[in-house]
Amino acid sequence: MSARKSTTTKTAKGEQTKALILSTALEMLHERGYEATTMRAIAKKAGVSLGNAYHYFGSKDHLIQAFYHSTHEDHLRVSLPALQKESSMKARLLSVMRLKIDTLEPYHEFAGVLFQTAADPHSPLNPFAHASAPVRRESMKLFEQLVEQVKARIPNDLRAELPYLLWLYHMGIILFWIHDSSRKRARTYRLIDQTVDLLDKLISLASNPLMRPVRKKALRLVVELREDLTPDSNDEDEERESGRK
Amino acid sequence: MSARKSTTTKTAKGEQTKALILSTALEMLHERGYEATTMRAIAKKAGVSLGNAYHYFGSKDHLIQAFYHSTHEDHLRVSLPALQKESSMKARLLSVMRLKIDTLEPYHEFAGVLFQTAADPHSPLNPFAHASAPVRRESMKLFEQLVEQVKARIPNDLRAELPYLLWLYHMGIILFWIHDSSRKRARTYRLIDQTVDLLDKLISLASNPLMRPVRKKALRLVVELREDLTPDSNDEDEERESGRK
DNA sequence: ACCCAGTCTTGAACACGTTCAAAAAAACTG
DNA sequence: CAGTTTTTTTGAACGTGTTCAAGACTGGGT
Repeated sequence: MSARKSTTTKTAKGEQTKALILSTALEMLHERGYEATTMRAIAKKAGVSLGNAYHYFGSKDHLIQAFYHSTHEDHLRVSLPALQKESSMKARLLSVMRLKIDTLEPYHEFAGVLFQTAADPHSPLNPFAHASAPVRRESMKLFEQLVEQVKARIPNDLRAELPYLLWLYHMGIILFWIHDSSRKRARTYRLIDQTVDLLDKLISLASNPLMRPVRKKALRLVVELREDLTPDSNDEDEERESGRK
Repeated sequence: MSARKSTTTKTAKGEQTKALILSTALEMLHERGYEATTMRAIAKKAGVSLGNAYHYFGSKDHLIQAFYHSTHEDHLRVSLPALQKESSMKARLLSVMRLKIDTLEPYHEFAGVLFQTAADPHSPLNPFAHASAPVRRESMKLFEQLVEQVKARIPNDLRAELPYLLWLYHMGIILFWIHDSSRKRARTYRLIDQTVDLLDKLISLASNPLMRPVRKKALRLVVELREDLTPDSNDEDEERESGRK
């Protein structure tokens, strides 16, 4: 699988075709899973040629990225109302995390494949890559909102980095979830409950004035390492070659 | 890529062929990278047929797993002497981690692909899967040795889980390293230096009697979640279907 | 010496993701 | 409307990982 730029449509007709292909792909992904959703099958079901699908989506990965985005929007849709109801850090984080897993659950079966393509640093799909910056930023925005309206006293330096740290945490949970084969993903939910509790305690602890030196040091590291991962406002989503087949 | 059982050889001749294919593959992987190392190319260079390669290695992934194992052995070879020289937790961990990256460095270019296949829970290659239990256990053994001879007073409950936790930590560093495009992997080395320092402090902190309740709670969670990931002594390395392609 | 049951080896065949040159259709220009 | 450029669409072709039925070989038993 190599990555190609997906052409932007220039025509109403093109727009329509692109949307058709995308919705067909999403539906198929949902109903038949990753394996059965071949580019040929998508094209056939959508009634277009194979090459046409590649005209609008440079690779199968691009289609998957669209899928990502779609689940993120689902998550957002259910998370925002939930955030209205909760005010404490702990409750807010717990809600968001549980809802994330709820949202993802229907796709657990082939989620591994998602993460698989996402793990390759050369793939435009990987969550740290340039190309997925828009999705990532949107995703982080949720955690910004989560933190913003929390009134607990959290040192500013920590508060500034918290959204990023929580986003990272949430990626870790997803990674665990992918490997979780327990019934109804009970282990993942349990992990969330426990780690949210722990995180809450940890944040309190880190907010303690006594902890200031350690906190400063840790945060300095976080900031430094985050910097070139999130160039803050560079929006050019340049494409890269995918490393794998 | 789907997974097939790799046949165990029954004959001296078979053994020889298998070894030939493996060494050819390893050499090619090293010299030409992942992309260029196709099953056909390996077979051709080794002077065997394509089907023959598949007889001994059920899939390309199996060959890659062999590669993994080979780098682990390299790491071990340089780590053990280093451990002789150091006695403090911090110094030992620092050595092992830096040597790990040193060992992996020649393969950075296509390491993403490695992790990519490793991220799929269905792939026998993923580090948490049943099939890779032997390699994983060997890998953890290094961290057991690392912890064992440290004389600092660390509570027993923590000490028991430390090898596993450090192994997890080391996986995280590798994940970072894969995405690290800085010159000579400077960021990764810096991350190691800083996090090792932090971990050392954290372990001291966690060893404090005042922290006992939090520590107990955290460790209980770790133990619970680790349990079915590492069935402790189940050695049957049953194969699974690979999810991707 | 012969045969037989494994074992090893082969190469054609399959489906896949991807590429590309060229045809068809649409949009634009004078 | 005719001519031209741009966009969309097509389908054959390539190389890949993988499968499989069938042939070649090997070692033991008779």
